[in-house]
Amino acid sequence: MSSTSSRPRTRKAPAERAAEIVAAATAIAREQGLSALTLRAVAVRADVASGLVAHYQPSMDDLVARVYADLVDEEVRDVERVVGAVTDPAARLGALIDTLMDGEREELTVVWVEGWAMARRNDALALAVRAQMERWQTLVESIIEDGCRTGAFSTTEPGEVAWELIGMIDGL
Amino acid sequence: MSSTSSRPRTRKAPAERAAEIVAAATAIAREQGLSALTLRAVAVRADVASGLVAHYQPSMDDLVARVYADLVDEEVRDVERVVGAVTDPAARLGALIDTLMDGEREELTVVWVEGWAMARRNDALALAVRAQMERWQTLVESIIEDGCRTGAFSTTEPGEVAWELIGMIDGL
DNA sequence: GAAGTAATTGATCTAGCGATCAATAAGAAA
DNA sequence: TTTCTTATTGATCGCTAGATCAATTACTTC
Repeated sequence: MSSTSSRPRTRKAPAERAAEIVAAATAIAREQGLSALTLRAVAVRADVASGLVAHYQPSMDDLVARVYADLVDEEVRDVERVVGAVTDPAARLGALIDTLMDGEREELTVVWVEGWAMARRNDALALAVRAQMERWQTLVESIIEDGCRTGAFSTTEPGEVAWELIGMIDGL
Repeated sequence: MSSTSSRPRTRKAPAERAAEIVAAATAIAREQGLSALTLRAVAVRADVASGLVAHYQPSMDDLVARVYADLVDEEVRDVERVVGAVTDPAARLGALIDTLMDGEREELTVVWVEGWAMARRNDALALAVRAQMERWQTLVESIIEDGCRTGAFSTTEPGEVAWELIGMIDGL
């Protein structure tokens, strides 16, 4: 049988343990969505007592928001890297759309959608969702602005167009 | 003070009471989303004991699925009516997009998103979500097919295009 | 008016949630 | 080794969820 009896305690530096707990939470969110992020589930995943999770993360709402921000941040950076490898604005937009729809990001769709839904009951999460939305908007808008400068695109409102593009890509 | 003491029971025909309960649930979902659909919340709204809700709706999962289906069904019919008032395929598509984005449907966005998210843990709801998606797809596809016949549109895969259109509109 | 049917109530059960905290023990300091 | 700090445990609290059911009572039937 598996370790039913209490295994010996392993004592770690607070920073390390805190990181482990966030990592465990992030892994759960990635695999099962934000709604699976419960105090006890994180404790099991990190192989610690539930009280320790609460010790390092006094508010589950905050942890959910943190994990959401981390996951989306990672994705934004990833996309920025892909897009940064291209210079031509039109090609950039194409690369952006391609990488966002290549199917490897389906896992994160649950996080996006659940994040949006849960934000209605979690202020910290609502803040994170809004912040990450703006990051996307900024990224897309800058590409469009570049395109306008080089003459590849033409619009008087890059910001608006950026929002619409994001919406469409999200929908698809 | 409000009716703290037990008010006299009102006994109704099962069909009528059942309808009232579904109506109460639908109202809650419309105003606060599917996640607010709890046994007790419905009971309060319908002004009955919690046990009565459970009596007419033995499974809350099923009730959630039912309410979701009802709400989306209503919306589809509404859109069909609007679209049906126009004959030209291109104008139809325009009317469809216009009515879907006129802001009056924002209330239902929560239902859409929560439905999608909750479907992962509610089989009956998952079924309803899939069914309603197909209704949308059929509606849009038929418009596109009409357009292809009259020469207004040209695509070899109306079905695919329909899905993409739905995705974009959802995103926006 | 009495009897019977069944719609309705509300307490109760189990389960899971976040949060709290006294008790414990691992590892550093002396 | 002994002492002391503090990371860690696990039981526990209060709450909310869906589900269950014996008791109640409104209404129909005879």
